[in-house]
Amino acid sequence: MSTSARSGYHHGDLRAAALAAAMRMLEAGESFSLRAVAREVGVSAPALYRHFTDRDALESALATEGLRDLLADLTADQPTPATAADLGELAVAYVAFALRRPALFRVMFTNACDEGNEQRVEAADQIHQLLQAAMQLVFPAGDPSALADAGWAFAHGMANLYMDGKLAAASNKEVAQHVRSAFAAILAIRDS
Amino acid sequence: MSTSARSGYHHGDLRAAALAAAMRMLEAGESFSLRAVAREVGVSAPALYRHFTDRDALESALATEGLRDLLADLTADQPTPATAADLGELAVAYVAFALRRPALFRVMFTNACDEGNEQRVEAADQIHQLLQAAMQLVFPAGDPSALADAGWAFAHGMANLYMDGKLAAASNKEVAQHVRSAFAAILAIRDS
DNA sequence: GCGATATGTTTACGTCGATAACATCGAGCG
DNA sequence: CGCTCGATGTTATCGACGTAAACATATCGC
Repeated sequence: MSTSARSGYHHGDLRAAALAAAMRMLEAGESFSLRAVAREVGVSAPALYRHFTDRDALESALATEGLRDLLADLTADQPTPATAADLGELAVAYVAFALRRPALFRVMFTNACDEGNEQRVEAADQIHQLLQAAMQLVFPAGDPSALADAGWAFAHGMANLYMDGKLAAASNKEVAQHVRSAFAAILAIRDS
Repeated sequence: MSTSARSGYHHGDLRAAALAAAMRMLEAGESFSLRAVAREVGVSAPALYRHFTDRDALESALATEGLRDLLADLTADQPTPATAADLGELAVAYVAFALRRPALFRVMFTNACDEGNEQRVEAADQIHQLLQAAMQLVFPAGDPSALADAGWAFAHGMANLYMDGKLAAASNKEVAQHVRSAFAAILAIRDS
């Protein structure tokens, strides 16, 4: 609906329409195929090759969008996390994103194309920087880079383990509580 | 070589041969397909359906093997980790496994089949228990379950981020050092 | 207006997972 | 010993996929 389908032959803005359709399918849980996207948009499959060199390129574009959305989610609640509790909520938001849009999340991190897609690298960097800045605020005495990696790994691991059913929870709220508990357990180490 | 190929018609022990071939391909970096496995073993593709209900069942069997191998790796160096440093090496071993056998690691955790495969659930549980016991030894005052989840998430996240190129390192030794640094940074929080 | 260029289409190839129908072997019973 | 039956292979086939080639059409610069 967002983009037009002008003449009978040419589409108008196929690239955007294809991305939108693919994103919608990904979120609807339909495992997407190039052909399915083409079908959805009402165009022949090879037409997509005018706008994406191959399937991976389409995925890469989706991944870029996803990374931006993730960043937006992370900064929405706490623009600049400054307390340990804020950090915990950052992890909660990260895992919640993964569980709300699992297929997209998978594409974001599994799809190869690291070089090549400059916007995507930038989006990923911004997430990393957000984390690093937060760590610096919360733990000024610590190594911010190492802490950022550790925190990212924690959240990313939680996200993957829950997505893949290796950790179980009845509801998304329960997942959030588990993430909080695990995070709290780490902080409580200082009492040992 | 491990299993025989008796008569011209019947294979002898196709199930084992198929698993071995699939595992070898997975570790060689060849993305494996049911048909490719059949080709490798010298048998027609549908023959495999006599031994695996579908592709996922084959993957599930590989995953079970992989989980056992991972557990063996984790317990090889430190049978019962008792110090914080031991925990760090556990994480290092976990990530090293993922980077040494990435395709297998992916199958182990991405492949669905959680119920159904009892041996596999058991293998996963043993890893979880190993972690929990270690946490109890190292941090007797902490919540062992929450700490085990947190530690697993940390190691699993590191593994995935390095596998997917989201964290970069020149060599596997460098990866190990990064994991150690990140782990140390967490422990150093108590000094903040 | 007209031709180059961008953007579609049809057709086709090879691969994949999966099913159905048929072939062959080995074990156990007469 | 010979026959049948069940386990385990085979061939033939289907529909879906990614992708390339050759062809068609619409749009834009002159």
